[in-house]
Amino acid sequence: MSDKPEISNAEFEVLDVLWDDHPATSNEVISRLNDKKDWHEKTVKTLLGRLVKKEVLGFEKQQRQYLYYPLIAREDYTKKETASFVSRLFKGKITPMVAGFANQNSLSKQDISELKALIKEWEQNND
Amino acid sequence: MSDKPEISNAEFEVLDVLWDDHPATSNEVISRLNDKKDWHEKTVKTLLGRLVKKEVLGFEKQQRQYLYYPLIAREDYTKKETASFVSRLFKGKITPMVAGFANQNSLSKQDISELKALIKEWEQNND
DNA sequence: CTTTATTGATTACAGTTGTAGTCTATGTGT
DNA sequence: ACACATAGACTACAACTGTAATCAATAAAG
Repeated sequence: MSDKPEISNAEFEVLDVLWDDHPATSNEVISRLNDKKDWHEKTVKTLLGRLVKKEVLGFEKQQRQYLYYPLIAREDYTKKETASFVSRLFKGKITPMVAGFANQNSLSKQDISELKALIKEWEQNND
Repeated sequence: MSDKPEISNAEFEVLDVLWDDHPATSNEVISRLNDKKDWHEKTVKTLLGRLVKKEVLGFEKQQRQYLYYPLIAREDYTKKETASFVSRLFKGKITPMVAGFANQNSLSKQDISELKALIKEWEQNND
């Protein structure tokens, strides 16, 4: 198995818009990022290139432009990042993390019912 | 209010052992880290120095040695990091994060009952 | 007192990151 | 055909990181 690619913060933003919808040309990526970030066109292209080198993105040539697409799934990435985050900051226990989060970002009623549903589901599968 | 200090991964490990118990001399920090990491003494001292410069650690002189201690609370740090993590990777929603975590690191029965307790508590405070 | 060990301070140095600018080849308008 | 625009490739460069080694001051040991 291959080593986890290190994706920097700025690179992540680029990857994120490609997860939302792909494949996309660099210009599409640039314009979608314009809504959120204030990055120069060249900056985004550098990031795209770095992500390709890191084998996080792939591309196909379409005439003179490239069509970029993610090589790793968002779900896989977020799962691994979450596991390592929780492990580092909370000794691997999610509850304290949720507790701290709840205490700072007050949860909505909907969050709570979603969590309850999640727990119920877990209990049905593990009993 | 001051800007969030950026704490690197290696720096975090040093801060972490100081959160566990402080104040401590550099040698104490070094020896506690030896159990986990394989870092040269000089490396740890560099990291201590950087954390002091970043105003994450403070110290008092004790004869020729320094006694280091954290200037920021673990709770404050983890809360902020969690908020920004959840915001970046899960659009601010904890449930999908917990779901992904559950699906990868199967939760223990205890985790589940802790989560239920947390929810119950929330419901009592917010109704 | 003089040598030695130790502590923090300073310096080193390559790789990564944020943030672009320049170069080169190719498509486009006239 | 020819000048210009444009895409990606390559280059730039300072700050931050990981990972130490060297320097300078001082305490400890003989």
